[in-house]
Amino acid sequence: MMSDQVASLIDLFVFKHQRVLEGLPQPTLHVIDSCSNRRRFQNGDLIFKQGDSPKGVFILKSGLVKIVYTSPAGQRTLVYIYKPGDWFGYRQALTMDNNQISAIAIEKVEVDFISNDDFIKLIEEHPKFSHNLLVTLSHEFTIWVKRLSLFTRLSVKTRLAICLLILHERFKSLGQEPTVILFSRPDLADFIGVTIESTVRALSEFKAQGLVAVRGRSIRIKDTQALYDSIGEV
Amino acid sequence: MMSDQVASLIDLFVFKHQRVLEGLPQPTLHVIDSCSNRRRFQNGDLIFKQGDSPKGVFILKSGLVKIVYTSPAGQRTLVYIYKPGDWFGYRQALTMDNNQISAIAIEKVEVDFISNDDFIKLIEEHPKFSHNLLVTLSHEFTIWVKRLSLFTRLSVKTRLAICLLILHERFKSLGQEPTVILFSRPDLADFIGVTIESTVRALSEFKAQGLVAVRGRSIRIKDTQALYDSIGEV
DNA sequence: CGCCCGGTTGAAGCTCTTCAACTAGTGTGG
DNA sequence: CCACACTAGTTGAAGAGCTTCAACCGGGCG
Repeated sequence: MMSDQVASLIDLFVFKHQRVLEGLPQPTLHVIDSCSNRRRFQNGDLIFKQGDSPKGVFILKSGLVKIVYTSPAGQRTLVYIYKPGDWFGYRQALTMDNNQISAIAIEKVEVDFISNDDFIKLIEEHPKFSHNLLVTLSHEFTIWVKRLSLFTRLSVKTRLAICLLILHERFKSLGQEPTVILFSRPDLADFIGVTIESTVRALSEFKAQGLVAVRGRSIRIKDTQALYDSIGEV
Repeated sequence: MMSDQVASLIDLFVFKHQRVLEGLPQPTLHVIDSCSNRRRFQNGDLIFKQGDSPKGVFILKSGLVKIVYTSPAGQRTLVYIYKPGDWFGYRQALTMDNNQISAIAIEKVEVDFISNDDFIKLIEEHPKFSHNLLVTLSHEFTIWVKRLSLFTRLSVKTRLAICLLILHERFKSLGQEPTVILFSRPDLADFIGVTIESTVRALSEFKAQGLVAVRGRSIRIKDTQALYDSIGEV
């Protein structure tokens, strides 16, 4: 169970991709279905790579996908975590610029893949689909503004707490009970935007306060509300 | 004159809104023209306010517009600066969520205003326009990723330098010679995401190094390439 | 005239990073 | 199968960088 407070905090930072298929006419759904084909990846597999040309669009069916940006200086940023139901890769398919980011599988991943050509055809021939995408992309803007302000002037502890709550919600969708966050320290550090050491220290504090249980790279939040309460006003 | 290096750095952080009107058929351009009406604002005027319901879409004709987000805890973030040719407010018009941000005029501002209803009609009846908006929004994603990584783990001096170069490009479009950045310290601090004092100190260093000339809130970059060179690899 | 806000500077302190060392897993090749 | 190499995880100590608090100047406005 997740409290309203926690749920609405998370809402500030995650995309609402249910909207992509919302209210689509049956023929459109059928076309989407018929032009997509299933692909599978193992934990750690590269789904697409920064610098490559975009191949098409992915609809995540099971598992999680992390999006990573590496700056010219080699600085890694973990930009986003997709969960089942989310669409990704469609921005590159639209602009046809080379990928600015890499997509990497977390756990076993299944996706439905739609090629660039099919996707563009979908947009051109199905106005309601195109409109849904516009609304979805617009909503994502709001998320980025919040994310930016999260990264700015919030303490490492606060950022870690928020990131853990987001990860909890993401990993929850994998369906295991109890929900366990399986995430390496380097990934966690790149997600909250600090060094590994700072991440470890902040995590140890949460451990000492009894807010989380840690064993290796598996992190379990004992009480989401208590973790939320430790944040203070954002 | 701006060097290629400086120009391509700035390209990483600014939207390309020329694409919105690119290749539109004459009738579409005509409809856009006929449903928009001119509005004027003075320096500091609120064009729309965080929390209000969206009224419509704005096409910036002259002056600059700053987009500000204020967190529940009162933390301000200067999210973006629009320049002539840019469109803004269309994301809210699409989602119809209340504004998450405020838009404030810098200098004398002229905009063309299109009401929500007219805008939605435009999208529904002009597929090429709708497609252009999709591409434009997709491109903006790239900008946000870069912006996020800029805010993460770069020093205040580096962030200030980049922000000054961005502001220089924005203010340049106002057409004054020489290009002068008219920007208060609090705004500058909210833009780079640090305290006012840190901003002032970093700016003083640039002043001491002869990279910028400062008089009150007017900042002139003496040599954009030299300022760029002071950054090091990003 | 006094007040408030913007701009600036100094000093103190805290937060986060850096560097270094050590332990614990994990996979590879002899 | 074990030696080893490599990465992940953890902790400590030192120090850089940024914030906070405080004080001061100056200009615009009621």
